[in-house]
Amino acid sequence: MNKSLHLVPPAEPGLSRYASLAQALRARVIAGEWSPGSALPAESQLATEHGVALGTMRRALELLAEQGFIERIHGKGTFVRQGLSGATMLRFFRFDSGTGEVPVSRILQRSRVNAPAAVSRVLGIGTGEPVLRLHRLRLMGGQPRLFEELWLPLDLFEPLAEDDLSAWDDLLYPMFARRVQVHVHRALDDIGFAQLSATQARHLGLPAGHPCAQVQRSAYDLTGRCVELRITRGDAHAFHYTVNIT
Amino acid sequence: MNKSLHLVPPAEPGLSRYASLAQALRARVIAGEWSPGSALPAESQLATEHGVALGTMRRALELLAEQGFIERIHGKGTFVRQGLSGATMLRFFRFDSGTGEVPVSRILQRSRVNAPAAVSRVLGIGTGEPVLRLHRLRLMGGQPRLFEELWLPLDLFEPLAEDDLSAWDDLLYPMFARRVQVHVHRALDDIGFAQLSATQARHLGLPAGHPCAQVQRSAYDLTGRCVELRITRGDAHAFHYTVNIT
DNA sequence: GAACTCCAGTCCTATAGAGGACTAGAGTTC
DNA sequence: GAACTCTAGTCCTCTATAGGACTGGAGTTC
Repeated sequence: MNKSLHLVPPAEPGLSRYASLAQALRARVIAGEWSPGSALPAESQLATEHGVALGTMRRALELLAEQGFIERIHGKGTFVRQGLSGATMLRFFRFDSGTGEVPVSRILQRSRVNAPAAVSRVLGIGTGEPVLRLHRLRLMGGQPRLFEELWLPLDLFEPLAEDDLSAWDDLLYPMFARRVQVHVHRALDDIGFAQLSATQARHLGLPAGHPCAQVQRSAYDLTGRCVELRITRGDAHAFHYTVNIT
Repeated sequence: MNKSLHLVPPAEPGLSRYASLAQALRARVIAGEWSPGSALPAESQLATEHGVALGTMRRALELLAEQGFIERIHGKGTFVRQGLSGATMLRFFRFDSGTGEVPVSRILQRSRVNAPAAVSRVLGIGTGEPVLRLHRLRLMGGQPRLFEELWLPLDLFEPLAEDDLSAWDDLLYPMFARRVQVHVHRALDDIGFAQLSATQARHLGLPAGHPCAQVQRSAYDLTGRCVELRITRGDAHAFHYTVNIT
């Protein structure tokens, strides 16, 4: 790519130079110029490349780091952030046996279906578009603890629709990155309260109608596209979360 | 106070100059040199006062702003942050009638008691120390929605132990600041699910044993002292919260 | 081979200075 | 009196430069 393309900050109206610089860099990251986990050029080089002072470039990079796009490591370099690890659901639950270990996963069901209206709305695809639907059980200390329902847009996840299920990992996000190059960059978790249906209850070894905490997650990639809808349910009594108010 | 006291940054071992500057300023804020809501001296003055370059002082102030100690307003000045507003409990509940308005409060009970062990542990006082205990109902659109149990250390809240209850505001934190100079600076909310006791249920117009969301809040002032323990309960079906994962 | 030293590359800290942007109040004009 | 202009005070942006701190690998020593 021609370096002169980046030379002059656009000087957007009402936008400071470092802010538009950050926008430009974000665009280069999203365009895939540097892949997740790899290093950006050195600050000083980026600065001359874009024709600004070092301090201004540092300010722009600071902004991107705050927003979670990049990660800066003293002495090593600046890196495009890797996706989420996937072990993030446990923050909401505490089980007796749960001493920090990653839960074992068991896929109960996998099928191609046409997205119901509610699902397609969240995923940002047309109603009836094909999606991959999964039912998944997560066990800790041998006990079934969480019941999950996943919806994945098929255009991204096609290779995972027919493969050998025993090859699937316990953590999905690293596997998504490896197998279909989908990097989950951020997620929104909607917490609510509900009661277990008969089937859900059976899988969790609880009575039907038992109170459950319900986490509806929508996960997004770097470009802002929603790449996963997941509904997780677990015993309400095991739910626990701490919020810091400032 | 003698300005020369602030002249040289201590150059703590393994601490950058702006970081120890921030510590020094934090100490001055906590010591009450500038009261909540009032303005600090100008950046440039603070810089010369502490004998550092303007940029370094700005970096230190940035740090304090991130931590929520101060607030900077372009063109106006730098201010010691006011306490929390107190309307923070609604973030966890959505009621049909709840269109953003502040809930009306009704104090059901007020008494001086000796702190039970669990309470004194959270408040950081000796077991059996006197505390003020309140039961409080919060109503929206005329309907009782939340039942609250508050524990306040009596040494700070003595003036509120005997006054006219009808003079109490719907929002407590601004009243605490005005009446007893207690500024709630941050809080930790612990969320869980439980079931309503008979009395709680009666006040909320729900059947005993009804599932409820339970928020245990510990609130802290600028110095880090815990100044309030509050347990709020409301219908679990009205509970709702969104977490941003990054 | 293990430990040490050195070194190039990276991000981080600190300084100094000039000008811009925003706020609020005082003064002026009509 | 309402609208406008001016001005002092504040925080914010951008530049330029020098040196420090940290990482990781190459070379050296024993």
